[in-house]
Amino acid sequence: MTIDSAEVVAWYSHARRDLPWRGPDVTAWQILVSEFMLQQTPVARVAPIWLEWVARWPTPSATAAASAADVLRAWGKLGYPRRAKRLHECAIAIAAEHGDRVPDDVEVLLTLPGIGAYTARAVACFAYQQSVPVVDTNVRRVVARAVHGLADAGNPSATRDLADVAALLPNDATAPVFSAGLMELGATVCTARSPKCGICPLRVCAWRAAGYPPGTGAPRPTQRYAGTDRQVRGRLLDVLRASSAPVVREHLDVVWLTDTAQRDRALDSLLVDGLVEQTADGRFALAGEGDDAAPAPQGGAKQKTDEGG
DNA sequence: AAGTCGTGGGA
DNA sequence: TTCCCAAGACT
Repeated sequence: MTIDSAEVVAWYSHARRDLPWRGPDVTAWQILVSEFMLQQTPVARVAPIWLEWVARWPTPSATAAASAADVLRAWGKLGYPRRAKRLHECAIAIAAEHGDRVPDDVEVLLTLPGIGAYTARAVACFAYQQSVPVVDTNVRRVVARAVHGLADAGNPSATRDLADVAALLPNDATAPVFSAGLMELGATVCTARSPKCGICPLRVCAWRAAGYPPGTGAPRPTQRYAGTDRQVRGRLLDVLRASSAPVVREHLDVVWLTDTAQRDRALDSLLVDGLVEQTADGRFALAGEGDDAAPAPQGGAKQKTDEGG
């Protein structure tokens, strides 16, 4: 079974949410910023941060000129701070190696930090109107149901998922809108829990035709958070974000008293990830704290900015 | 290639 | 309260 792209396009034209990164004057870089932020993070939490972010750092070079510490602070508690670091690294690479312009080629985009199979195609499609399959968790679910008649998408398979969606793409200029619509359908109607089949625009759905069979009952093991290294890392970063000056070890130790080995492991992993740095006197700070600008890409002398202070 | 990486809102 | 999970990427 297939999906009628015209139905999706028509539905999207009136049902699309008015998200800030869908505005007419949003640049490719700003769309890319939204994609970084939306990786594993709900729209409602991204929107306010994105608005502040693009007003402060509207271009790759502006972002690249910021310190990693300032980027991590602006990211705040959006989740997965490694994404913020990769966004910063991505900005530096685009500013230095791509003329401060977001590449429009999927293969080139894939070489940039933090950009994977989904984000590369999302940028090519949403920022440059290319007819490329865009496969995220929403699209995989819609295809699993409407095309394959299954309650849930199976394990991700890059080549198979891309082929599935490529086969659905209309062979005309509506392809990018169709891709946006397919994602939107999964995000707002064909949702993981309690899908709103009553208002679904699709006239034909294999899952409905089959009588809405339930999932196979072998869900992936749910990821805990409480008590994990991630929680400890989050607390350590909380302390570092709040302080512009480096903090002593004892100031970090108090955030996790129950398991000192775990606390040490978490702090070490933050150092390994390059999110935290240790000063010469042994204190700890957000990476790049105090930098006026990012390091020069070719290892040259650091370029000081010329702002008064 | 299964595990890891944050966080908070809704069911 | 607990559990699920939200526009993934990387190793």
